[in-house]
Amino acid sequence: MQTINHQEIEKKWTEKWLKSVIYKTPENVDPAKKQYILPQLPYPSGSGLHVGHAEVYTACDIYARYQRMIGKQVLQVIGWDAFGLPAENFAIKTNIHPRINTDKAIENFKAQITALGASVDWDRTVGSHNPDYYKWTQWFFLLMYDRGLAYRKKQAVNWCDSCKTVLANEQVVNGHCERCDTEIVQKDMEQWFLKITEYADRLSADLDKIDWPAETIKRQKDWIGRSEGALVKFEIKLQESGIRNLESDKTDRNSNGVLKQVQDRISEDKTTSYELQTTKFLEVFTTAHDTIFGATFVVLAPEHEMLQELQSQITNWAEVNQYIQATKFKTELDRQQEKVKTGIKLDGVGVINPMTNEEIPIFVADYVLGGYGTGAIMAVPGHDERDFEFAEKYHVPIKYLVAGAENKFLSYSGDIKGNTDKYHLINSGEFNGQSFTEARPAILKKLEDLGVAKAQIQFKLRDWSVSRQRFWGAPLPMIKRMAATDEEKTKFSGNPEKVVQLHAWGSKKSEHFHQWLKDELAKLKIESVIPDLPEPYTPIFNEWLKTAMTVINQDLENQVLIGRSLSTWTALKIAESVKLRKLILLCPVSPVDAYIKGIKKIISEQEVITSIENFIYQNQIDLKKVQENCGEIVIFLSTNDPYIPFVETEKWFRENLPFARIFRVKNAGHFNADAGYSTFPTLLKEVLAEVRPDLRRAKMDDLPVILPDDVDFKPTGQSPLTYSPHFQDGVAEKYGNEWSREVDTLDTFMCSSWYYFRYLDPKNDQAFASEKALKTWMPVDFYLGGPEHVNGHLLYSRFFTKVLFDAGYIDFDEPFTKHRHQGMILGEDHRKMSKRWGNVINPTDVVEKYGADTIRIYEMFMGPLEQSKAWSDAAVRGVRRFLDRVYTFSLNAKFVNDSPETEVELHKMLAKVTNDTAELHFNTAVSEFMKFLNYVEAHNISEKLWKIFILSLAPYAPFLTEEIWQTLWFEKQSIHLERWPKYDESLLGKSEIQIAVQINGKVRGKINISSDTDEAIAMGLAHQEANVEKYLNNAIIKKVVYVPGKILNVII
RNA sequence: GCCGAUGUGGUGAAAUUGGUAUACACGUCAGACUCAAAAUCUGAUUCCUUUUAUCGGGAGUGAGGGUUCGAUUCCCUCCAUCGGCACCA
Repeated sequence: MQTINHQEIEKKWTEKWLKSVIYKTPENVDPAKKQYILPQLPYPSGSGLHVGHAEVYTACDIYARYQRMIGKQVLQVIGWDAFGLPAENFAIKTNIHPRINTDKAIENFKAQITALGASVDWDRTVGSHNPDYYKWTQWFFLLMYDRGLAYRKKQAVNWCDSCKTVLANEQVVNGHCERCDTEIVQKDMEQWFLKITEYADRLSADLDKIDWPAETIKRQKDWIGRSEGALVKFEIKLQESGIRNLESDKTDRNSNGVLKQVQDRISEDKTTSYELQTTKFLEVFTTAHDTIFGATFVVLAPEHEMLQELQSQITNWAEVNQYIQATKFKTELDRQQEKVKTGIKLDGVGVINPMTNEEIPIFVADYVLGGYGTGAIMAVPGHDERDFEFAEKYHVPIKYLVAGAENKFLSYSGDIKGNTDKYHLINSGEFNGQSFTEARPAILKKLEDLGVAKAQIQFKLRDWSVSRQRFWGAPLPMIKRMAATDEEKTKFSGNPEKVVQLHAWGSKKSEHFHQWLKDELAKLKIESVIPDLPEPYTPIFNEWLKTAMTVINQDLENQVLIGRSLSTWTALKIAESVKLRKLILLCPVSPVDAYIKGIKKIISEQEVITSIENFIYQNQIDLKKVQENCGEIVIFLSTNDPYIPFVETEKWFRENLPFARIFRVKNAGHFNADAGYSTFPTLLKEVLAEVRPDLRRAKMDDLPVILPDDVDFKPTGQSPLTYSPHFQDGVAEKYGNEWSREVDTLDTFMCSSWYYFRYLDPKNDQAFASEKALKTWMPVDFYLGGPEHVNGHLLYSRFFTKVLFDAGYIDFDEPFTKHRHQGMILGEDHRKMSKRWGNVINPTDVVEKYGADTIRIYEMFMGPLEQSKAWSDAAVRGVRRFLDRVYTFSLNAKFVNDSPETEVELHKMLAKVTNDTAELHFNTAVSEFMKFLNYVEAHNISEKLWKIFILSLAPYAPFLTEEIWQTLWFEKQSIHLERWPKYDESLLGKSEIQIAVQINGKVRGKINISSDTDEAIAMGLAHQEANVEKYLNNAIIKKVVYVPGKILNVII
């Protein structure tokens, strides 16, 4: 047998392929033919490529090569997730800049991947640590910020004391740091968060429309944790006389660990308390509101702010406070691991169960989590195991509500499988005797009618903390006022006191969102005015201004001013002289002639800019002053506004009001009712949102904010950028003396959340990717990556994509149409590969010893792509033997003429390989190649058919097949530019097949038959089989089951 | 604890909608070649059983049960392994 000189041919062909650029991404792509194949972005670790990487790149590469051969236009790129803690920690240890080792590791990875024969377009590679990449990571952060999705808040966060940084929930594994295994502690710190929770519903629901592994979809759904239930208010009963001073309620918005949405809700409640003067409510979230008759106590999380509010009423405060303080010192892990529930009853206070009207006690206990729901529960010990355990320990009465049930813990909301109507309610007042299906909606309705409940959907998902106190990441592109006091930071944390809305040209104050918004604000007891601007069809700027000024309260800073369309300019002029909490400009139409002649549909871009500038000049509006006066400026633009050339307008505002948040809304027209009401709630949210006057976005032309090199990156708990001597250079000139750059860096997951967009257009310095490139290539057709990223990277990428969709940049809202995970490759000892076990296989060693084709085919042959499987060196040699036999046969073959049988065999093989490759069943495709070679060695073959075999092997063994193709057979063009051979369907059924003859279901013989033979002939053949006849002889045939081409079963 | 996935030879594994269980490969054994070994080639290889050898017979896809002419595949109960979540009300 001839042995392949793999080292020689691999070197030769790698160079030739590179020179002839055969793997370059095609230009002029037909959308119907595009195929975007994406291997997961690797972290370029110093220890080099792992066999698991090799599996991913090989699988993607075989698939990509196959797609090219069937005529698809393929995009396949590999880039580098280069920022991150391991590189930084290594840098700290060695005192070498992380860039040096990272770039070295990247070179190494690239060489190793190239050696595997991966047909990657390296011209498009990206590294997330390069400024031309992280410029756009920063841009994405600002996109989030512009849309109100990035916020800074003091919260209890996960702190790793060894890495000296904050971690996302996804990076905490069993209470330990994912990277260094240090136990995580909770620490109150001000951090940047992204509001991924705002997308929780869509992130959960849209999982149903993508082709992902079922268990992955399930895991992501569980992580998002959607549950349907109700918010129920319990009236608080104070036993001491006299009501507390409610003024103290105002300072509650920054309390620890309680979600913003909860706080919003509680502040709603406050309005109720103001109104009734004597009533306070405790709100709980429950999914089993129908068990409320059994609620015999309520429980607050130790973080719950109501505890502080009730302090003066709680007669055993000292004891309660001690408990609260004690839980503060417990780690999340301690709290999880404690199996025995603890808690304290609050003396002196209680709540009223709204259904039974009985007074029930309040407890504080750490089995209730501050971060979920409202941080408070109604406890139903009869139907909840946790509540039961607690009630037994603290001797609270237990009430059962279900008759006929064996399991006392069932809640009749959802736990009962099958026929729920065999149980009925007891102890449930007017609902006694009802079935669960009847009672659940009826009880909710009753509670709603009483005004104490509303249906509510809750999520487990928390907002994503993205700031890191580390060096090796993209700087966070924000600036902050250095001397900001707590007072400045929090002065706009509550609701605004007044909202002024200015209507548009030719419109009335009752139109569009104006009245709706006013009604919504009234519910929150926020004053809102909409002045009638004079002569709306022939407006005069100064007249509008004069009228508007009459409703502005110039002494009230906590005020929101909204200018819509033409009144944008009125609002701007007002903001020049009046201090405002927030200025909102909705669809700012150009002021060209409009104050007299009315608004035209889109005018030329030049006209717009000229008209705006003339207007600003004529009316002497000082935009700098406007920025200084406003806590925040938000400009809403719609991507299809008929009156506004949206791109130019956006650009002008970016330049002239650089601190403004520009909020792009997809297809909202001119923000009128015609375009749908979907923007109305967004506007309301924006009116109510907290404003941080001490924080501003970086200007666009300041991007990228360069990560400085002059930094001592040793961890101190302070962000290392604090100590850079030059990081703040030029900031005063750009932003003013009192401002400085944010010194935190961004979580590396932000870098990897959008890289697949950058591959499309990696050198674009005007956008993260051009519209054309996005339209051509996205979404990703096939994404292969590890299952460890399900609740991190994969969730974040979907989030980013949905935000881009909402902002009108793209017209799809799921990035990865088809996604699969590769299984883990274990060592020969069936253990996870690890230095500790000494069972690590280095793919490059295998390439050197046996060749790239061998490791490619071996890793595919090991088993199904998604399964974990153990390495076997002996089996690697088996694959190598197969390739040597292919080579030897090609070299020495004395080909014969075509024979029909061989042709049938070939097409059977080709059909199987074609389908298996398309379906990613690479392991069975390889076994089909081997089977076919066995056949060929026994029967010989014609040259024509053998060529077809070699072609079909090309995606799997690119080097060997190229060598045979060009060197042995003198073909002029690379085999990798050839077309995939088509199998002939008509040949597949032609051959004679063997089917089993069964007697009473047991195989007694086999007959050769074609698939269209009828039953009588088949029976005749069966009788000729001696062993079959032995049974049929003298027997009475009761039944014959004959499935042509499959089986003949005779029942006697 | 809850949820999910997976259990097939000595090993990795295969088996379209239920239709010859163990393809393909590794390993092992025997033989060929060789002074010898490696490499290579040929053959055997689920277990039990019958037989001088065939031809046969029985059991068999984690265990037990069910549906069916027929079950690795569908249903029920249980066990084991792996993975995820972990007081989410």
